[in-house]
Amino acid sequence: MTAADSAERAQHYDPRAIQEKWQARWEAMDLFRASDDPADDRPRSYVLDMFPYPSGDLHMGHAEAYAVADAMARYFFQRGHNVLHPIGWDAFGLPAENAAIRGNTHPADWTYANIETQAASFRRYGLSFDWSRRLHTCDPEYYRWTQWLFLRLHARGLAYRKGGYVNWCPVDQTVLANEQVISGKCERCGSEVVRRLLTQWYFKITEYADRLLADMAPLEGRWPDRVLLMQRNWIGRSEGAEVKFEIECQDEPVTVFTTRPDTLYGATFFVVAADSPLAGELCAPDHQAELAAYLADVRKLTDIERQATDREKTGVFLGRYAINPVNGERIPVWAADYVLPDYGTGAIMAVPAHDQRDLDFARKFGLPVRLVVDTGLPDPAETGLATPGEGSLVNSGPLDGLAKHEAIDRITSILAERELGRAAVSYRLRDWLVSRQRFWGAPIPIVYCDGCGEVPVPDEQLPVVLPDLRGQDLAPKGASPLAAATDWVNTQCPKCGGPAKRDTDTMDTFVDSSWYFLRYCSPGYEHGPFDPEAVRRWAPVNLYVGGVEHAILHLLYSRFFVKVLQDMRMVDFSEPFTRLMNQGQVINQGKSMSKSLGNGVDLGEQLAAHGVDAIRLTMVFASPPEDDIDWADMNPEASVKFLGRVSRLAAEAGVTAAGQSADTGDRELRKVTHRTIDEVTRLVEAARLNVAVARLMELSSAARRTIDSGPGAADPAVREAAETLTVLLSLFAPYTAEECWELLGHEPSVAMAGWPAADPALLVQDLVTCIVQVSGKVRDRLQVPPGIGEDELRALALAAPGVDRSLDGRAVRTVIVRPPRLVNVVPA
RNA sequence: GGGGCCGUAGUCCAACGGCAGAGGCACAGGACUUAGGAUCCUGCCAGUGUGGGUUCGAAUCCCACCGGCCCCA
Repeated sequence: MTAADSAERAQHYDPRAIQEKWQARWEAMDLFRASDDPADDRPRSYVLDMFPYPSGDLHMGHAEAYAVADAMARYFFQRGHNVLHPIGWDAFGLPAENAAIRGNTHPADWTYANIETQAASFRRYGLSFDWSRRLHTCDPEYYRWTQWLFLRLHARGLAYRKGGYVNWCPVDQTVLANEQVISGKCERCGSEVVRRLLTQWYFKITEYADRLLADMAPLEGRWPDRVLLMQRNWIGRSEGAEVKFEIECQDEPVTVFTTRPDTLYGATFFVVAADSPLAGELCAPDHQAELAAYLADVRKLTDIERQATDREKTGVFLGRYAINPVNGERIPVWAADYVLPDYGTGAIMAVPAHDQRDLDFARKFGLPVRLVVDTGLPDPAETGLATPGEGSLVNSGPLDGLAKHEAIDRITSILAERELGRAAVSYRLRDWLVSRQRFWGAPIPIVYCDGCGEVPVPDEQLPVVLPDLRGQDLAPKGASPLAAATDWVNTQCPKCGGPAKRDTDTMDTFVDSSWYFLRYCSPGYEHGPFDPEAVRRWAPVNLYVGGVEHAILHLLYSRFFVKVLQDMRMVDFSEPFTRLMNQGQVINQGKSMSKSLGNGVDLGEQLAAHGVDAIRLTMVFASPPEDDIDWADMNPEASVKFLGRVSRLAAEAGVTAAGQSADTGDRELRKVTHRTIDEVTRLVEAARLNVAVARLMELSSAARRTIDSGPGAADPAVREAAETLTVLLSLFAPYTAEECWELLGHEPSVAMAGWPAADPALLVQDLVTCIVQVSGKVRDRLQVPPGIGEDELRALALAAPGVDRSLDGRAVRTVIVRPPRLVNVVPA
């Protein structure tokens, strides 16, 4: 092409034209297919974005997350790594089902249509995906293995059924896991969750509580601190003791867990959760009616109301007494709603002097308050303020005079000696409830036979494929829609061949997403959920990018799955994601985008107005990746201008032949170029993409100055700068970079250009500015060689005129010398 | 109530304990132009939420308070 053509093309930066041109060519080139060839000795990198739910087209939030992860993936690719950067869809879930009910269709129709829409948008967005590994969790070929994993957990005793109170969402008509209840509301639809007594399937994640905690240590510094903190809080390990209390007229003692066994002598009453089965068992016959009436009131409360600390305490006396094991004291047994049935054993010893909730309760019902830890604070019985802090024990027999922690140790060993209790650890974490009374999920592969009971579906009968239900068949009725598909439900017992019925629940979709990152390693594998060889090759994921909203749910579950698989010897690592990045949200005018606020910004419109690259660049330049971006503060046209500038630069530099040495070029520009390489490399490694983009802008300005102010566009340093800029920019604006690469006379693709190396000789500066302070204030500057010695620099600084002037005859007390950048003279 | 994070120009954001400003937007001016809403150049504004402390030196470390956000109650 001629120089005039180039100039013409670059003069009118036309994102739409270059997008169309390169999208087609890239697809033909199939650049980003990860290689499974064992002979491929490039370093491997597994970069993963949390896969999307196909709820419609991609939105602004996707645009940010995928721009960030793609920049990182392209960086490793440019560095010559064999990069695995796959894409798939988290495709089971309620919205599809609700859409099917509304439209009288099958959830699959809506789901796959949306997937195609999103796939097309992803392609337009220019992401470096390996499309050959695409998966959908709703494909039978995928959920076959979700079911298979369920059965493995079942075989290990980690999937089990139990009855109990569960969280029920009255709108979605299904149970929810604890993790899906946010402040007493359904995380999906926001309606108030109610408690229901149901028999459901659980995964025994609590058995892994300690490992889930311990294995976080190596993630320190590689995962965001707040995510680690949230997981620790969620698991909620607390140390204390179990204490057995005999109950009058009861054969079996009741065990309570307490973190404060030292206050045992201060227990003045005993409380059981009103809605735990224990309450009914402990209740004296002549108090049953009161309990029943109270229970009816409790049932009406939502969890939020129930747990609000400022609410008046309620409860009923059960007509029974418990015996304090250390002093034989009779203490009344009450039922109350401030004790939760699933914390510890659903019963507590109440020590009103040192626990605020117990104190509130005691004051309400006139129960005694006995101080057993002298904290030096006023008497809780009078102030109404419990004293939970440190102090020394009183009124506590053998514990008197001990400090809190000594007393805890002492009482724990006393209890253990007398077999009245023992040291114990309690967790906030509950087992993961995985049954869902909905259709669009993986069926639980269990059948129930009158003769054989609960029977796992044999592996060779997997997948248990969903029956063909649609439209009104799926309408919520409080029971799983699958139950109505009688042909499907009625089956043969795999053990005895007799008549049996299938489990009619489906699995929580978080089960699907707990292992998908392993499936990507060998997406077509037919002998198991994944090829162990392929997983050894790629996993664990080197860099995982996604929103902080999954800080506990998905990330905790995936960690649990990997530990189970490790115990099964199917993987040889214990953590799925070695590095985690949380990208922020894209908001508008200070608020998250929503239909009701009418502040939504349509990604498609943004892309049409400014072009893909400008939007991608704006996303990464706006702020540190983990911070929210307020779109109202952004101006994508600024990115358009910058991309136009780079294009013109490439067009001008492209008039000279490619491949020449830059040695003879303008040295100042070369230094900027190589410093940019050095800095951008470090910045991208640290995922500080916004700063990296700023460095690219500086390089672009420097190259422009060189062209306009002397050396001109033909200077080989200008070409070097333009080529460097193009390759670095390819992480963020791949279309523009590809176009520039062509303008510079290179064959596509710029993605294969390789990451430039900074020449160390061009990184050293001949002279650096040393600031000279007097009393910490800048009084002079010196130009010194970077290798200057301390003594020499001190002498130079003391002789500096600014120092002399500022000292004004005062003597010097100390001189702090930090060569080569700083000297601080401290006068006497 | 407990725990955590964050407050830097009009604005989005930079700054190994060492010159508060790298970059962008906005704004103002200039050049080029028939024109500019294109392009190029130049300029502008804060002393880092407040008050203490540590230090030769604090945006950075420590404490308290104010404001905003997140998690758990």
